[in-house]
Amino acid sequence: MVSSIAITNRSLHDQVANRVRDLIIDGTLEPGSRIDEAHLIENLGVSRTPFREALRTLAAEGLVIVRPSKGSIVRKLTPEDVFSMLEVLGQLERLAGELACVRARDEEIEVLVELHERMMNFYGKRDRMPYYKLNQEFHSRLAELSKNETLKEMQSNIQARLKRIRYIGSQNLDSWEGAVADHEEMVLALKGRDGERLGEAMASHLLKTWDRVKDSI
Amino acid sequence: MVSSIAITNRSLHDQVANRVRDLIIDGTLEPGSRIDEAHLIENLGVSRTPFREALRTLAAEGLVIVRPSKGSIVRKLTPEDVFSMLEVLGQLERLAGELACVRARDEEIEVLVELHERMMNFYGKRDRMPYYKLNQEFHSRLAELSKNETLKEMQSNIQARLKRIRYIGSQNLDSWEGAVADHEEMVLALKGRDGERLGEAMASHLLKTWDRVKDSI
DNA sequence: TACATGTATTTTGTATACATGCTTGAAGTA
DNA sequence: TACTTCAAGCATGTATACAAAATACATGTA
Repeated sequence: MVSSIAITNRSLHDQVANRVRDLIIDGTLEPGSRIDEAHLIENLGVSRTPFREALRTLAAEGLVIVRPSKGSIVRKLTPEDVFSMLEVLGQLERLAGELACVRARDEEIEVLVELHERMMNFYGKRDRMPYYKLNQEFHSRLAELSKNETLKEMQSNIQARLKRIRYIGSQNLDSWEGAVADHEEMVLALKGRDGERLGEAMASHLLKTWDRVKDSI
Repeated sequence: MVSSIAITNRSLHDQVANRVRDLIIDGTLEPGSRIDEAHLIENLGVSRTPFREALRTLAAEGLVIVRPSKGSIVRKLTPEDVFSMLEVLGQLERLAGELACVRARDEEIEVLVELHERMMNFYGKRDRMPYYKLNQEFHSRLAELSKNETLKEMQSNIQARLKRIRYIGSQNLDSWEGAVADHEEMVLALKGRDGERLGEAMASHLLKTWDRVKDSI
């Protein structure tokens, strides 16, 4: 079943956690629905112990909720949840932007700029999926440039929780255009190493994201 | 990163997780040391399954590190770790301060001011332990006043990771005096609902915290 | 018919047994 | 003496069995 020869060193829990995380993010496991332990176990070809340990991990990450003696459900985000996450994410990325401008090396910035250009290319072709993926990567990479591990970790956690909703929310063409404009501004600020401007751009980008996604919750 | 809803913590995993978390924070389980599964299990009177699930939770919270097939260790924070956490915490509490000034009700602010006065009372008596506890509570309460669940959750997570180090770092009398001054400033800003000023005070307070604790890592 | 109560079935929670992979230390060789 | 190799013991990882709880269902009564 699980025939990935790649990294056998990783424990089963981790593999299961990653697998289930993906299932949640891509929507196979619907928000609010109960997680059928027996069924998933069979599909994954593992026993209950590693599966349940994986569930605990995902619970700590905020992707699932375990109700004692009543099973686990995929966490369903309320509009309040999403808003609060974007508010925090905006503040985190503001910091990331500020720090990146101070701490990143020229080559690192160059890489990001290049990534941005590829994104724009896909935007030109209205090719949504690869754009979306590069977009995620852009934000992750920027967090990396802050050289702050904690920041990176928290950003990635919130991003994971929101991934699904943001994907759905990106279907609207008008809002896509707005997001692209935001990104142009970010890259300009980054090129000029203008931390304050970049931080401002990041925060405002995520605030606007609320408008773009709020109707699809 | 603990679930926000959590009504009845009566499942064994949760009890174990809470218990072990305390053991780590109060230093019974030393940073860097291996976690002796067999020994702890016996002490706690539980079997391996719930214990290991609890470990996974703590791992996701960043308090322990599980090395596949090599056991788990209590995470030992490097100076870089601590600095990055304080940097992020500062940014989070800056937001908390700004939001609290906008969203908190008068009575809520009043409660916090009163808590502050009790703190100052303990400072007057140089009674460190109760001061320390009220201090933790002050910051948690302020995060609550932001009315942002995600913010509260993230703040509490980082606070837990740093708890032990901050306690040790608070032993110096001079730095205590500095912290007290910071708090006076915060309360003034809060009373005047001056969000920007409060945010600034929070962030700078945590930046200074680095100076206060860096030598005790 | 509607409701309550008791029983059966399913699902979750915990313990334990088994498998696998590290670690350690002793023996042998250079 | 120092280094390598290999085996035994032990800690960790996984599977399964058992216990407890919750849900669903059916039967009986008002």
